[in-house]
Amino acid sequence: MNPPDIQLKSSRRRDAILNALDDALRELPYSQVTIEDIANRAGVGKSTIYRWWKHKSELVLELFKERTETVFDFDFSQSLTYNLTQQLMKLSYSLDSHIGRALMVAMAENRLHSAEFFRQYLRPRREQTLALIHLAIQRGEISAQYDFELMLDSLYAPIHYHVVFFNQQPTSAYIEALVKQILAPIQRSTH
Amino acid sequence: MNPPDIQLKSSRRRDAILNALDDALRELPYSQVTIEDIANRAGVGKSTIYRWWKHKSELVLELFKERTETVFDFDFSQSLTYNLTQQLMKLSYSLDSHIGRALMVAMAENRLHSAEFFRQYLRPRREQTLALIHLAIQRGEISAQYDFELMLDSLYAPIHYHVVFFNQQPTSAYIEALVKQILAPIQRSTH
Amino acid sequence: MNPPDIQLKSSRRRDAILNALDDALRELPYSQVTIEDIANRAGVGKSTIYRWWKHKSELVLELFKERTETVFDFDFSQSLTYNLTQQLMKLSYSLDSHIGRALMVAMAENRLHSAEFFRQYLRPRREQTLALIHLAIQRGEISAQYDFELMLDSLYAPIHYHVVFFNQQPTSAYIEALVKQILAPIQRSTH
Amino acid sequence: MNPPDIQLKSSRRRDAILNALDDALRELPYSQVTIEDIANRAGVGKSTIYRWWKHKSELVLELFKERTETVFDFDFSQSLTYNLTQQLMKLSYSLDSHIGRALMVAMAENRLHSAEFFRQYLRPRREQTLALIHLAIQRGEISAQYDFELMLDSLYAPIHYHVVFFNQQPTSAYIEALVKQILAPIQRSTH
DNA sequence: AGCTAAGCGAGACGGTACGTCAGGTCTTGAC
DNA sequence: GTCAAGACCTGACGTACCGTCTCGCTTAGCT
Repeated sequence: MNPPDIQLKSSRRRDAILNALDDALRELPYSQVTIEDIANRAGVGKSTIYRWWKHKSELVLELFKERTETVFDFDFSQSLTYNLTQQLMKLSYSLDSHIGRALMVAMAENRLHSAEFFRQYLRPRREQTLALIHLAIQRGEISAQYDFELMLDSLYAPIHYHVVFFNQQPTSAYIEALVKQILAPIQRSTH
Repeated sequence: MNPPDIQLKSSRRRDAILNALDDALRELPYSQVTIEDIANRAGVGKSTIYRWWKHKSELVLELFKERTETVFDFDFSQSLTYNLTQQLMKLSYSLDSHIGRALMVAMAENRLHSAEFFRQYLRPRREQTLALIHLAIQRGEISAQYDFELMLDSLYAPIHYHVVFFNQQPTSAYIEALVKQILAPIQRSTH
Repeated sequence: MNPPDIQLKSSRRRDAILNALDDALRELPYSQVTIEDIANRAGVGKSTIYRWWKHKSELVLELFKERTETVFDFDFSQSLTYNLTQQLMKLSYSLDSHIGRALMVAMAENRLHSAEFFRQYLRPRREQTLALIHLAIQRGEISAQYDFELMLDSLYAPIHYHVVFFNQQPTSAYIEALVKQILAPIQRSTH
Repeated sequence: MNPPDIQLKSSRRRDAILNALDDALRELPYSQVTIEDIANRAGVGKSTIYRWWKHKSELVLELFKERTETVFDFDFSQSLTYNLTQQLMKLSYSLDSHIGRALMVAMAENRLHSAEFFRQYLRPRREQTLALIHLAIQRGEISAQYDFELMLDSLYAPIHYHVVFFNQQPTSAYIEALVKQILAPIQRSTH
């Protein structure tokens, strides 16, 4: 059943639906975007959407994934500090967008969805980041002894926090300070 | 409008309504709790609720405030580390409760509400915490030069993050490590 | 609970809804009239209709009853033949109307509804007609020995049959012939 | 279009579809039997059904015709009374069956279909019955002067009426009484 | 103690969106 | 080349809540 699933959902219809959702979220907040509205904008029947996605939140997650594919990409030729700063800036931008905000509402509304989001999306990206960190250790940029999971939380959490409670993405100065603060304890002097 | 507001909302009716919401949230997630349900549980007409609260989210915020009054209280005779650790633990517990989760959904669903929540609730608590920090500086526990706003974010954000994405409150070990990590750069040796 | 029921359903809203159904049935066949359409025409919410009537068919039955109240009335000063002929003509007219046709569809679609219709509506009218017959017997118009139930079927059934299968109400000549034929065996000579 | 029609519709596919409808109607009332259900039961694509039949009602009519072919057959060696009684009994049985009830719903739902049914099915059968009546006249069983169309209505209509409104087929006693009553005025004494 | 205006419960109301379902059309892949 | 399988668009269904409203009935608080 996998091939037809891929076949059909990756058709032009899938794109039309995701684009429709994108458009709708530009105009209205997540809670006011209805499945019916999305269907109409996509020129698609409501049941076509329900056939492939159980909830509006799944649609949002899929849209977010697709539109933020490159957010977590690293440039391994650059330093850890640079990479983390860049990534957090792109993440800030993504979360503060119409899609990112919708995603956060969707995640908040349903524990299972947020768990799924973490498992499917955030965890793999954390793994990548951990890989980058290990590379930095090998390169001698940072020291090896540290609670890196806590470190990741300390990097990512404030970004979400800012977007949700301060209602805006953090400034680049803030992000730079954040990265600097978190990396300071393990940073090797770069004389 | 203030006197009657206080008069009426502080009556047994107000309590009945908040208790009804509390009960309802124990059984159902925020999104599935309806105003009608709350009214029935409280033995109260729907319009009585709408008379005093515009949105379900306001009700939740009020309930959260009432039930977490002591969460941010400090014991100024104790050390900064101790106070922060205790506070974050109580915060973790509160956020991971049925009420805390409801609050976070309510905040996510509406930017204005989350801004309001920050202004009304979080900011004052941050001020208190800053006061505690300044006390610690005077006491010589920590050094004075620091971006304390960033520090506060770094303390509070991971707690929210854990509850939302890990679907559980952080362990006390985690919180201790977090506080230790954040305070390390400014901690004076306590010989 | 009876008074409020009567109170509310006999309000101007009830009339608006029945009138809306009446209007709709003039334009569209029963199966194409939707509850939503009725609600819109009546300037009423869909749920108001569902609150009082379980099915579209109940609405139609109620409308039919209201609009055919006088169909079965007799003029006891007139002869049996006259009364039956008049009644069958009015019945023909009622059944061949937009409302009557809708009623017959509604009855056909659901055995329980047709049984209910018979019990609530047709049977009482048959009782009246039987009373008329007994009066005619006392008056000496007809003889007493007869299977009057069969007689009633023989009178009413062809009317329905004509409307359904011939797609038109029977002519007055037809009705007169029908009554004459059915009454002939028991008619006393009217010298 | 006629040859392929005959060709294909008389194939095993046609039988499979009609049998599937038959089966389905045994389990569910007409309104709840869907084309999709029929197609699945028949192991046939939905479009195969739509290719040959425009509406569910046409399918039902075709099924009814096929399964009631002998209902109107006469035994010309027997009396008119006998033949009519037998025919009405078979008709009662047919109409009260799952297929007959489905047919009546289908007819009620659409005026054109009921007119078509009358033209295609009932009228030819009435012709046959009229032929039988003329034979009886020739045989001297009955007198010639009569409104035989009205007579046919008086015979057939009460059968439909009983099935629809009394929710059951008439008893054989009822049918015998009916035939007797209708024939009485023109019956020649059979001393 | 009685009067009167408010607050109140109850729940009907006009709406909106839901998620399901069946109708009828169109596409695809296997045989 | 035919046809089953089933995706698809459409539109009605009946439900659930929304937030507003009207209606009598408490029930204080003032006379």
